Amino acid sequence: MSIEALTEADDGPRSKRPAILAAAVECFGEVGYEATKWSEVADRVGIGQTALYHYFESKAHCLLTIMRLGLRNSDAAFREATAGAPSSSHALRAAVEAAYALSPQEVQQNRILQSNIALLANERASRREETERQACRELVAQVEHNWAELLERGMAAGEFPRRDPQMMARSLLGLVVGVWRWYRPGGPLELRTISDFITGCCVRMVAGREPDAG
Amino acid sequence: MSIEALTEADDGPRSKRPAILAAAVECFGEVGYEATKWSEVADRVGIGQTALYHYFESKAHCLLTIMRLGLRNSDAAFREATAGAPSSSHALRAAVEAAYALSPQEVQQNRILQSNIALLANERASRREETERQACRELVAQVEHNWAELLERGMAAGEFPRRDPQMMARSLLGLVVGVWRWYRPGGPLELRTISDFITGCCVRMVAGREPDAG
DNA sequence: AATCAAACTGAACTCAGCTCAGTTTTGAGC
DNA sequence: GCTCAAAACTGAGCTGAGTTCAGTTTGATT
Repeated sequence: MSIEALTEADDGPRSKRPAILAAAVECFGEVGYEATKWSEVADRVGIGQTALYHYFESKAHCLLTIMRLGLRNSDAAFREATAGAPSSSHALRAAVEAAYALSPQEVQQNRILQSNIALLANERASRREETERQACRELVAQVEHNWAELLERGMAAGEFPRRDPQMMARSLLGLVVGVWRWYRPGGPLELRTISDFITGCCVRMVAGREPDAG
Repeated sequence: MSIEALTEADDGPRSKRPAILAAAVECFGEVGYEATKWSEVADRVGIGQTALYHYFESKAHCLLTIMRLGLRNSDAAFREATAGAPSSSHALRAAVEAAYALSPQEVQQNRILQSNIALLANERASRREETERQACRELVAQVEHNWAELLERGMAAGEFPRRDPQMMARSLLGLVVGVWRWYRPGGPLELRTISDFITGCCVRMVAGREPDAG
């Protein structure tokens, strides 16, 4: 299991933060945030329950951190994938493919993000949780902005028909991340197959002209 | 607030079940399932906390009931909307439009369904909860089947290019229900505007031919 | 060895969800 | 009007996951 997707700069060498996050991703991904016992996470890491509070203010704080890191990775992956694209159509394809170029652990992380996105709507009582929440909201806005900007460029270049870029960005994102609701690693469908299929859908949605009503 | 979307045949005239469900929809929709106190629901209905257990086995049982009724309504709306459609293209448009022809309360209900869909993945400990979960899963499968069948008909008739109907059905559903993640009644965008936009996206996705790479 | 911060622990607290044992309300049938 | 059963409801108390606290251990540095 790759640990770097859950590591941050300010983690010391003795820190169990990444290990806790990895264990929490497993638990939250398998049985859901609410159903996982916080103590189960501690057991998997091999520490007492109270040691968790050395690293996280609460179970929710841990979840919000997982979500923020997932969003951070999505943002970075988008930028890297679309950086040198020769056209907006190529950039669009690259962006969708990048969204599915993930390890099983990162898939879990994305499912968790998707399942608990509603958590970002309401204010949090504690300061550290609220800080993470705000960071998540900004990253969500950033990711939406990335897609909207790609679309705007394509429309300006005449590659894509003119349509509301923000709504289109949100629709694309809904289509792309909606997959995490039903995809399971090891299931009947390969991620590669899904990626190709969704890429086609996105391209038709964005670049396609309205066919005549039949 | 319409109450019929939350009523069932076996509710007697004195039953507060629909009222509890309506209050729960408000609470769960506003602050989320986890953050709402079960006692807050009781307060809104005007009964003691323990009276809730006369109608529901648990808070989760109430949530699962809300989800099942939402799915039941979606299934019914799809059938009604597509029943007399002269072509698969018309049926597709009608199905998408029907998915957005909802009262604000039903919008909340759909948001709740969407937010807690992961709850359906894992078995429930108690029998009544498990029964509701199974019913939800069957309805989800039914709704997916409805869409897939519509697509298959259109492909057989030559209206839509041949593509995997199940994946396409799931993609359409992801696109359609993804809206509930960001749409809020009273927000800047009218539901009618969103409905038209998403309808266009769906039609291009399903009926559109792959444009040449640009 | 002394020191200090990071890492950790066991016991106890909190409070939302829930159980239980019993009471009140309602409507149908005499 | 009275009886009775079922539905509707209640207050007191239990339960357990999340959390706090006061103190201990570990390990790198000097």
